[in-house]
Amino acid sequence: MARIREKSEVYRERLKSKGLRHTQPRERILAYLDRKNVHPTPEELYRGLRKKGHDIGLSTIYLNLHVLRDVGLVREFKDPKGQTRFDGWSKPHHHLFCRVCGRVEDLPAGQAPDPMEAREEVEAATDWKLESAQITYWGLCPRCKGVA
Amino acid sequence: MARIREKSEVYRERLKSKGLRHTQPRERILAYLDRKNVHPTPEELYRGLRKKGHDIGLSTIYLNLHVLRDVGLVREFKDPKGQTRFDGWSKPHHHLFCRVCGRVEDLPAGQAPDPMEAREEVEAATDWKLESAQITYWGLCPRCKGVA
DNA sequence: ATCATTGCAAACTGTTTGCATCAAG
DNA sequence: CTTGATGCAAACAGTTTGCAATGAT
Repeated sequence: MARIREKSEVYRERLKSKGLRHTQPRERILAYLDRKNVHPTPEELYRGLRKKGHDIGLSTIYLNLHVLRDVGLVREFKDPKGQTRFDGWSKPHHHLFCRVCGRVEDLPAGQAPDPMEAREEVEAATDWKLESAQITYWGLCPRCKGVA
Repeated sequence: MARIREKSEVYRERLKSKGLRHTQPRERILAYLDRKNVHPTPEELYRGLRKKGHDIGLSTIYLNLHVLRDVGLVREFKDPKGQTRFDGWSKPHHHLFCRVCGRVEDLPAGQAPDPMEAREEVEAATDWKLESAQITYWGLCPRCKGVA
């Protein structure tokens, strides 16, 4: 009981910190995305939540993915096959893209150079203010590597 | 004359190396994208080429952007506003995304840590074969930085 | 009580496809 | 010559919007 209550509180806080209300759809979207190697298309997210018995509308999914993207709680990207996908894993991480099968995999940030190390130099060179960074690696996944 | 001839040859080679025919639309798309800080949506690319007097169809643009993406000559991504954009700058570079106005800017690869430095470690840890990498920085562009 | 959010269905826009024509090798 | 590429128009799919009902503070 307490655990469930706490979990809701985590999402309530994340949302409040961005000036957003805590609602069931938002919590469920965040909870769904808040795992490693989960990068659904809006449709997949819709079906995934429905399968769990959550009665949520597809337009609500779209609407909230965009709201959450705009405040930086989730990230939108195109996979190697051109599909729109969303990523909400809250730990800093990078992406591996398989150019053959289109698979997307997460890589914990600790296992690659930190692009923010160069923050000051880049800021000086570009006159931007940098807030975060992510690496995209392209290559072959374990399966496609063997076939090719 | 010679210069124009040579330029065509460059694109012919790039295309041939991927097993693709050299055609006018493909050369024009590559030439258009082959500059720094150019990341058009398909529609922008269409209007840009038309403005130059090139009589190219929108469906040809879409078709070839995907063909070129599949062989790795151009890259597709979602900008911070959710628009699909293409990038064909042939020199290795990274991206700066302004989370306020959505601007996208290129950063030459030399000005940031090289993610491929960790290639062997990442390959060992993940069992992938890595071919290339790119950093995405999020932050505020010079203009939006001042306003906020 | 107030105002943001939801969810359906309808509308829309960007993208894809079929097919006859055309161009590259 | 042979085969793949182009470009129009029509079809499609993913995404967005209007609006009445609902739920959060």
